[in-house]
Amino acid sequence: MRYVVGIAETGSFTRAAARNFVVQSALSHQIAALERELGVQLFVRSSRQVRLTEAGEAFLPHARAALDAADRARDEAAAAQGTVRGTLRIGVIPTVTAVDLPAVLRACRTRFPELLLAARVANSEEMIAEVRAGTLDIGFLGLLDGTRVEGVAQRALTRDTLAATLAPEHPLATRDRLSLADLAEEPFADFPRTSAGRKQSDAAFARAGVERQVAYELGSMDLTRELIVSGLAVALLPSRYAAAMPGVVVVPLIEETVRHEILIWDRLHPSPAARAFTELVAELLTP
Amino acid sequence: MRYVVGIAETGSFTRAAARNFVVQSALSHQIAALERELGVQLFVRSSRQVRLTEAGEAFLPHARAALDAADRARDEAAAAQGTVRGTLRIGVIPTVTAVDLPAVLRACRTRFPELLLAARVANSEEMIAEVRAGTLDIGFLGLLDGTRVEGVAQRALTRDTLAATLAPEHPLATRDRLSLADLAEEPFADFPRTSAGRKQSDAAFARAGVERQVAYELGSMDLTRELIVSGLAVALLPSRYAAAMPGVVVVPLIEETVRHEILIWDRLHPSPAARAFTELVAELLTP
DNA sequence: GCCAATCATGAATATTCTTGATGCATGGAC
DNA sequence: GTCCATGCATCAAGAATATTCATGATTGGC
Repeated sequence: MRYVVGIAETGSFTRAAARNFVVQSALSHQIAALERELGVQLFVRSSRQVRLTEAGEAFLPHARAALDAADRARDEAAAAQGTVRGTLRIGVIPTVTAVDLPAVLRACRTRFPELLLAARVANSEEMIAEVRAGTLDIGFLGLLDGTRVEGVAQRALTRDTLAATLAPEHPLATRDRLSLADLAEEPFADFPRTSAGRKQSDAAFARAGVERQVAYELGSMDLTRELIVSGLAVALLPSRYAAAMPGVVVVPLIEETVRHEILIWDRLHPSPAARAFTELVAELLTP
Repeated sequence: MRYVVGIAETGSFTRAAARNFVVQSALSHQIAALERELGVQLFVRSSRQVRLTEAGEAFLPHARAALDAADRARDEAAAAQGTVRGTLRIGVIPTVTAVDLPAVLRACRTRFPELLLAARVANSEEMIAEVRAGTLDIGFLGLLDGTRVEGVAQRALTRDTLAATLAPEHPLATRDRLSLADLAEEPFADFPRTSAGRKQSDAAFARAGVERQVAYELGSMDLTRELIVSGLAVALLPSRYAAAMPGVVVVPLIEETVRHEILIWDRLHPSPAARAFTELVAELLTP
C-alpha cells in the first residue's frame, strides 16, 4: 500500500521506489502481486507516464487511510508509554503574536525529539476545515471579537487590537491616535478577500460606516511591509504584530477593534502529538 | 495487527491463533516482534488470562481502523471492476413488510455471490446512529408519518397504517373498524419504551387523547403474537405485518395512523456493498 | 503437589520480498 | 528513420520475515 500511494503521488515506479528506499523492480513485483490478488489493474503504464485506473482511484484513499491508521496506532502506543512521536501538522496565520512561534517549536523539539514538526502558513477558514477533517493537528488562528468556532477544541491565547500602520514619513504618522475616518482616503494594503484578517478590517470599517479603498491585496506580509515602508500604502494590522515590524509607525485607533488569537485542535480524537503540543503551549503560557 | 485484534477479542493467544489459522507460537513471535518495534508491551500475560495494557488499549482501535481501511480498499477496487465483495451489515426492525426480506437477501446472494451478508434485528434509533457512525451499512426502519431522519441517505419503501390485532375470540374481533377509544380498557402488548415502534402507538393514542395501559413490554414479536392469540393482550401493529401473522384478527382503525418504512445508508461514503444493495432494492421495487 | 492450560523460546523451515541483471517499449533528438 | 534515454516488466538468486515444531516455563485449580 505504501508503494501504491507512492506511485500515485510521484506518478512513477522509479521515483516511488527511491522514496521508499528500494529498487524499482521491487515495486513492479509488489504491484503486480497486488493486482493479481485484487484481480484488477491499479495503474495504466505507458512508457512515459503511470496513471491510476478507476479501480486505482477507488483503492487509493482507503490505502492512505489504512497507512495513516497504522501510523496512528504506533504513535498512540508510544504516547501511552510517554514518548511522543509521529508528525505534528501545524497551521499558522501569517500574523501570530500571541506566542513566540520559533520558541514554541524549539521547546517542542527539545521536549519531544522524535516528533516531526510540519508547520505551514494558512488562513483561518482553511485551518478550521482541516482540523475538523483531521488533516491538520493544530491551528493558530485570529478571530474578530465575538466570533466563535464550532466543532473543534480551542484555547484562547491573547487579546489584541487592530492599529494603523504607516510609513514614518506619512503625514498621519505623528498623530497619537487615529480614527478610521482619518484613513478613509489612504490607499490600503490588506489581505486577500477570502481571509479572516481581511474580514476583520472590513468589519471594522463597516462598523464605523467608513468607505475605504483597498489598493493592494497581498498574500505576503513581507510585501505588505515593503509597501507601507515605501509610503505606497497603509494597513490595519494587529498592533502587537505591527509593533514588531521594522521601519513602520504604529498608531492606535480611536475605534477599538478587538481581535483574538486562539489555538484549535481536534475535539474528539486529537492525535498524541496534538495533545502533547496543546499541553506544552499551556505550560509555556502559564509558567 | 490482525493478531493484536484477535488476541484482544478472544483474550487468548491460543484462540486468536486458531481464528487466524496459525499456531500459537506464530502469534507469540509476532507480538513479541511488534512490542519490540514499538518499544511497549501491548498485553499483560498472566498464565490464565491475557489483558491489554494501556498502550494496547490505545493501539487497538487504530489497528482495527487500519484493517478495516485495508479491507475497504480491496473491496473498492473490486467494485470498480464490477465485483461486489466484502461484508454487508444490514439492520432490520422486527416488523418489516415493505420488502420480502428473505427474497431480497436471496437475490443479493445470487447477484453478488462473493458478498457476505450479516443481518440482524435492531431498533430504528440504534440503526440511525450506527449508520451515521459507519458501523452499519444498511438499515430498514419504520417511521411515523412526518418524522424525518437527518444525516443519512434514504429511500422510502412503503406507506402503511397501524391496525388493532386481536385474538379471534376477542369480543371486538368481529367489528369492521375500531376506534382507539374502544381499545382503551384492553391490556396492551407493545414494544419496549425506547423503541420507535412503541413511540408510534404511544403517539397514536396521545393524538386521540385516549389513555391506555401497556400490560406487556415485549422485545420479541413471537411472544407478542402468543399473547395476542391466547387472548391475554391486544396490540397495535403495522397492518401489513399483522395480516401475515397466523391466528390473529386484524381490525383497521378509525383514527388512521400512517407509518413509513424506509431504507437508510451512509450518505457520504457508502461502502460498495451498500451501494450495490440499495440499487438492487430499487430494482426489485420498480420492476 | 500435581495436572492442565497457556504463553515463551529457539532452531528449522516455509514463505515472501528484494535485488541485480536484463529485456522491451516508447518518445524525443538529429 | 535511427539512435538514445527513460521507464516498467521479468527472471532467478539471495535476503528477510513469518511460521512451525518441539519444548520449556509459569500458574491457577483440584
